[in-house]
Order: sequence, then structure tokens, then C-alpha cells
Amino acid sequence: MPTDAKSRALFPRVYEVVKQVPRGQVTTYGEVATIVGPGCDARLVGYAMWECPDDVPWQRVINSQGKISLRPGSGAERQRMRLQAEGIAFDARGKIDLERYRWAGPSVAWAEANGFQTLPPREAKPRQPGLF
DNA sequence: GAATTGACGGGGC
DNA sequence: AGCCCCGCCAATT
Repeated sequence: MPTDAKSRALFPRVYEVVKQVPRGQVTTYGEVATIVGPGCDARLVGYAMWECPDDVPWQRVINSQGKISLRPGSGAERQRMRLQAEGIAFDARGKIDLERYRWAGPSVAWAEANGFQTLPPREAKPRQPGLF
């Protein structure tokens, strides 16, 4: 598995962020990376999840498409079960409604107190982009 | 050393 | 929506 020592040094920070995600909500690899800050990317967050401590709600981290990135047979079913147990619904194609369950990110106070970034305000998705 | 492969993301068509 | 391609970065082959 990838990740050198330099990247591994960021794992604890990744775990700290994921621990902030409330039960019944989800976030994405990219957003966790944004909160962790410079030097962290979505792929790194994914690798960090592989070796994540028991007190980290890893199941609440999904990809930007609202789907479970884990491949069937390597834990995807377990992740889906855990999320459903928290009241999160999947559609017929195994996708989660991000607009509904997405975590807004850490509070400004928490982020500043712990040295993390806050998420840029996410506006309602434009259905007709660029028109007018 | 080149090509491939990821718990990824985004843009373009 | 789907498909394709590129950026990403390190391990594996």
C-alpha cells in the first residue's frame, strides 16, 4: 500500500477531522482533505481510512459522487450497513443524497482552535449553470 | 524505469 | 446520466 512517512504524518489530522462528522451525516474525501489543509489530498484521505482507529467513524466518508468507494467484498457492505443503521438512505443505485446528508464542516471556533481549515460555503447547486 | 493501480476529484463532451 | 481524460502520488509489477 502507498503512503510514505511524510503522508502518514497527516493521518492523525485526517482522523481528527473525521471524528467531527456527526452521526447521520456524511462527508467526502475531498472535503476532509480541504479541512486538513495544504499537503493533504483526497487520495491521501482514502489511504488513511485503510488503517483507521476504532474511534474514527470511517463509514461517514464517501466519494464526491455520493457513493461508497470501497469495492464489494472489501468492506463496502459493512460500510453501507453502518450508514443505514444511522438512518442514511441509499437509492436503487446505491447512492446517497449528498444535498441531504452532507456535513457542513467544522465550526469556525473548532477549526481555529485546532489548526484546521473551514469549508467554503456551499450554495445550492445551480441546475442551469451559466444561463443569463 | 515505464506502465499500472488505487477507500479520489473535476472538467469537458 | 455516462464516458473519457488529466492531475494527483506512491507502491507494485
